[in-house]
Amino acid sequence: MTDASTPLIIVGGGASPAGGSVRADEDLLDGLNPQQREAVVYRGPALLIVAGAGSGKTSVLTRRVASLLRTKDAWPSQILAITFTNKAAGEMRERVGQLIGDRAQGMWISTFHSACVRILRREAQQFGFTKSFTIYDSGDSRALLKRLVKEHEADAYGITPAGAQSRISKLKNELADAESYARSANMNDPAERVFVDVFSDYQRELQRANAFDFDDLIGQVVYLFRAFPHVADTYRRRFRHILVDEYQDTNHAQYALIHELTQPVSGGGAAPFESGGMMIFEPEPATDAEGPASLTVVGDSDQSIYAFRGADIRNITEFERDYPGAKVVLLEQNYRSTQNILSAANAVIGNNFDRKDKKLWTDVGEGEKIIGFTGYSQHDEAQFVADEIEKLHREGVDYSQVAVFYRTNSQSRALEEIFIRAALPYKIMGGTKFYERAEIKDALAYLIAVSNPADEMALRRIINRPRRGIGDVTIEAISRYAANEQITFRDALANSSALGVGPKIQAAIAHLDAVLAEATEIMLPATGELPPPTAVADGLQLLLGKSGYTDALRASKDAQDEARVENLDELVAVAREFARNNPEGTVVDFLAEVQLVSDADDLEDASGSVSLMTMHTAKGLEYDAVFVTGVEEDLIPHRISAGEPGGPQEERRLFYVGITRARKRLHLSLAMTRAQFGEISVAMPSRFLQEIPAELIQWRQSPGDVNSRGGMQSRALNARRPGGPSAAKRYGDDLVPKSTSIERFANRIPAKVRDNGDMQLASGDRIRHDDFGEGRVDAVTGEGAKRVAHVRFDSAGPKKLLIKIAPIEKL
DNA sequence: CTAGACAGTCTTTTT
DNA sequence: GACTGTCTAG
Repeated sequence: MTDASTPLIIVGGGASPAGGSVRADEDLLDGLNPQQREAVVYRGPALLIVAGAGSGKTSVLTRRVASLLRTKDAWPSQILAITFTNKAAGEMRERVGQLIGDRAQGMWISTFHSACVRILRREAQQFGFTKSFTIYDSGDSRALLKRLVKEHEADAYGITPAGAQSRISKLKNELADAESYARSANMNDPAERVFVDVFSDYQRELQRANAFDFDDLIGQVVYLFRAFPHVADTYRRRFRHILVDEYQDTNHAQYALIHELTQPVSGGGAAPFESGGMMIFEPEPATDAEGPASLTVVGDSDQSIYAFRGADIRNITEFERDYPGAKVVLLEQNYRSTQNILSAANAVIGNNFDRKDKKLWTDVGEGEKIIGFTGYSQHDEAQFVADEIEKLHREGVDYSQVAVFYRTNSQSRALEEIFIRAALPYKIMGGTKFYERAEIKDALAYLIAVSNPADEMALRRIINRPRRGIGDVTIEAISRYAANEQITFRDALANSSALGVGPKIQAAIAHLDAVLAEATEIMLPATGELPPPTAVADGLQLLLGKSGYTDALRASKDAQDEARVENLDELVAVAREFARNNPEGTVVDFLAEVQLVSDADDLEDASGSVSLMTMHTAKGLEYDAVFVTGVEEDLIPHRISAGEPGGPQEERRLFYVGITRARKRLHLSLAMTRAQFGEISVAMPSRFLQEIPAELIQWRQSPGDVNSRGGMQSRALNARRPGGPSAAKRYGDDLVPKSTSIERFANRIPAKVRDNGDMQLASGDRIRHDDFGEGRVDAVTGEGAKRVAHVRFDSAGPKKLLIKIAPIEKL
C-alpha cells in the first residue's frame, strides 16, 4: 500500500507528536462514550471489544493504537495490527497518522496474509524456500490441482480439482497436512488414498516451485514458529501489542498464529536477532520484553460470514476461556443507522438462536421507512433501483453515498445493463477482478518467470503465449530433457538445440529464453547492485514488447483484445506507481503486493459513482442509501447453504451485515422471476423478509401485488397496482408499457450492445423507447459515445439515457 | 499445431 | 449463458 505517501495532518490543535501534556491521550477520548473510552485506555494482557455494527469500532481501534503510542506504552515498531483488507489497513494507518504524526511509520498494520508474507520473506531460507517465492492465488492452485488430478486419474474416484482444492484449503486452515490427514483418514478407502496422494503431491509441487498458496502463507508461519522457537521469539520480542480486527472471521490457523505470537518468549536472554546476516529490526529500547504480548481483539459474532472458508466463530465466543482474565468491553450504541433500520436488523438477527442477545440502539430517531419493491424480473428490479437512485440524486444524495448489494456476483449483470442505459455512474467492486484477467495473469507470469525461475507453472503458462508453435509435444520434450539432465524447466530452455525439436521451434524457444534473460538483467542485475526503481516497469514493458505479446494482441481483430492492451498499459502504470511508492521495491515485492489485493481494496475512490458489490464485500463499509437486491429464497439464503449445518444462520448474518450498512435509507428488492443458467425460474420472497416487522417496510410493490399468476387474485400483470402517488406515477400500469409481461421482461435486454452511435438528438425531439414509450428530449449532455439524453417520458417520467445504446428511435 | 465447432459443466460468498 | 475441455479438419 501507499506507505510512503501517508498525508501528515495533525488534528487537535497541533498536539506535539512527542506528547508532553499531563494526560497525553486526553484529546483522543473526545466524543467517546464511556465504553469506547474504556476500550481505548484499558491496559492489560487481553482485551475483547464486542463491537456491534456501526458502534464506532474503527474509531476506537485507531484511537487505542494512538493512545498506546502517546502514553509511551508502546513504540510504533512494537505494534502489530491485523485488519481484514489492505484497504482497511491503509485507512487505519492514515487515521493513526493523523492522530500522532509520522511516527506511525514503523508499525505493522496489515492483513494476516501480508504480515505473513513479510515474515516468510525474512525466514524462508530456514525451511527450504528462497525469499523470492511466489504466491499462488486460487486460480493458480486450481491449475496445479487440475494437472495432478489428471495424473492420478483421481476423477475416477469423484475427485474434482475444485473439490480437492476446497478440501485441501479446509485442512490447511485446520493446520493439517497430507501426512496428519492420512493418519486420521480411512486409508482402506481408495478414494481417500488417492486424495492423500494428490494432496501430498500438491504440496511437493508447491515446494518445488518455491511457492506458497494463500492458506500456506498463514499455516507455514505457524509451522515455522513451532519448529523454530528462536524465530518465534524474535517476533514475540518485537510485537508487544497485537490488535486484531474482525476477529470473528479468523480461522484456526490465524488463531494459532496469534496464539503463538502471544506466548511468552521461550529462549533466555535477548539474543541479537539476525536473519540471513541481515539485521531486521531497528534497535528499540527493550521494555518488559519477555512476558506475553498484550492482545486486543475486536469483533461481532453476529457479523461472522466467513465460516465457509474456515472462520471459526468460537475464536471469539471462547476468547475469555483462551485468555483468562481478559477484559470485555461491549459497544452497543450505534452511530450509523436510523432506528427503523436497526429495528429491522435486530428483528432479523434475533432469529438466530445460539447467540448472546444484544440489541443495537441509537438516539438519532426513527428515520425513513424501509422501502420494498418486487419486480417481475431482475431487469424490472434493476430499473427500480436505477430510478430510485436517480430520485435520490435529484434530492441531493451523492452517487458515492449509494451502494447496491447482492448475494452472488452474477446478479451484477442485470444491474449493470440497466445502469449503463440509464447513464448512471457506477463501479463494480470485485466481480472479474483486474488481476484475474487472462492478459494480466499472463503478464504476471512473465514477471514470475524472471523473479522465481523455479516456478514451472508460470513458465508453462507463457511458453506459448503469444503463439509460438509450442504445443504439448514440445513442452513434454522440454520437461523430459530437464528431468534427464537434472536441471530446471527454466534452464532447459537455454539448451533449445539439445531438445530434439524442429529448427523453427528451437528458434522460438531460444528467443523466449533470450527475452527472459534480458529482463532478468534489468530487474535483478547479476552484479548484485540495486536495480533502479523503474526496473519492474521497464522489465515488464520489455517482456511484453520483445516477446511479441502486445503485438499479437494488436494484430488481432477481436475487439476485446484492444481492451486487453489497455489493461496491460494499466498494469505497467501500476508498476510505475509502485516504483514511486517503493523506491527500493523489487519485482518480488511488486508481485506480492499485486497477488494480495482484494476486492475491497479497489483503491480508486469511487467518488461520483454508485458502488455495486456482494454483501460479503460490503462488510465494514457504510453508505447513506443502501439497496439490498435479490431478497429471494435460494439466493439469500442461498440454495447451497440451506442444507448445510449452520448455513441458514450464516446467511442470516450476511443479510444482517447488508442491512446494517445503511445510514439513512434502506431499500429491499426482489424479483418474481429470475433468469439463471439461461433458464427463467420463479423466485419466492426470502424468509428473512418475513422476519422484519411489517410496519417497518413501505412497499412500493409488494410480492402480493405481483404474484397474481395462478393465485387467487386474477389481476393481470398490467392492471392497476396500489402504491403511493409517486409510486403509481412511476410504476402504475400506464407507465409500464402495455406489452409488459413476464415473457417480455425476461428477455428485455438484448445480449449484444446495440449502437446508435451516430443518432443526432436535440432538445425538443420526440423519441420512442422500447420500454418507456414516447417522450420528449429535454437536453443532451456529454460527448461522443457518452452522450446522454435527458428525456421526459409521457408516462414514465424523467429518465437519463445513454444515447449510444438506448433502445430508442427518433420520431 | 491451430482454429473452429460442439458438448458438458456449472456459480455462493474470498484472502 | 458462459466457460472449459475435447474433437475434427486443415
